[in-house]
Amino acid sequence: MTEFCTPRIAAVPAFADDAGKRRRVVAVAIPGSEPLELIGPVDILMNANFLLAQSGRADLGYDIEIVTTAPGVVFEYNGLRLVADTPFESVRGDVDTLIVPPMDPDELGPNQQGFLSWIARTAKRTRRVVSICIGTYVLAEAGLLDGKRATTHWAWCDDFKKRYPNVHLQPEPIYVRDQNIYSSAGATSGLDLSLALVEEDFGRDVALRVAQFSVMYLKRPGSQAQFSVQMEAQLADKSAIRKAQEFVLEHLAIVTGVEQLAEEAAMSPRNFARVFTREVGISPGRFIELSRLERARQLLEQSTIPIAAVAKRCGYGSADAMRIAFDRHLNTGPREYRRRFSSSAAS
DNA sequence: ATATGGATCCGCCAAT
DNA sequence: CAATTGGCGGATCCAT
Repeated sequence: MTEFCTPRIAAVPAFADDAGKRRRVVAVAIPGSEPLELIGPVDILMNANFLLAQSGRADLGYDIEIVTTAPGVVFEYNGLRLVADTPFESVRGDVDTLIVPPMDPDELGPNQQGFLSWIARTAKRTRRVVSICIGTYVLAEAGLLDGKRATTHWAWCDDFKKRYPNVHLQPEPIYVRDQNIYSSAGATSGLDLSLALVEEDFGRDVALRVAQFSVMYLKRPGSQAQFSVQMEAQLADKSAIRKAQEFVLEHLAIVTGVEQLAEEAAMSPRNFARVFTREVGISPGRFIELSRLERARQLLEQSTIPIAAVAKRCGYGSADAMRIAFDRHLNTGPREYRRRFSSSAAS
């Protein structure tokens, strides 16, 4: 007996501010650009919609609008034709998420002035702006990135730095967030970034199900195994806080709590927690918890270390404590998690 | 599965 | 005076 099996979303966290609101997403289709850069991120959001609806939460999700810089054919190849016919000028009102796919930097001359100023204006009434690949050029040209951190496709990094010395370009991470501007390195990293948006909006559980449903693995190639994608995006600028974060990641097994970190940073616990939360976006206690969880997930996925040893190494008091933490965040236990996501699992 | 003790978080106020 | 820092207490979260 086969049946279409949809991952069930167990827990959608309650949101204090805008519970039940659907989020308005505007994505720009740019003729001549790589279609995956647009369709990929949009598809992730559509999958989130689908899974939320399946779980009886059709009141959540994304209302997605595709607009274009030039109505007409966006992409054409051997019989496949992609058409977008809504001009960007017709967008009215506030936007939750604005997605800017790649645009050839050489196109960003005077003839695109209208589009660029539209981006600049629209960004003001947009909660967050997302660029994919060299879409980051558009944001930079529109003046949104001055003094901010950002990333773009590796092949363009040198060129980008020359053109926009005011932007703190970070070539390493596959995506970067600075306040409400998110930029990604391109192609599949746009998918990772989109997944991170889903996580931010609807919680880890939903993001995990979307990843699972899209057959994406929440795992990056070995070269950057130290910090996970989510953690990487969360490292603070301020050196004292950043030190504390690195301390946590390096000494997971012996980190005790906020008090220890505050002492390490030579601040009072109260002030340390306050500054930490402001710089990082999450509280120190939560950061420690997420770091433990991330590391545990890595070890479960990529090693065959026994579960009890994983728990110890990640700083959990016991395997039982780890189990509860897994259940809380991922709605599954370590054993099941490893079975499902282990790279060595043959299924 | 639930109860309990401890840690954490956050608002508020005082001190710098 | 504005901004940063530290301390206190209650509500909440978490581990045992």
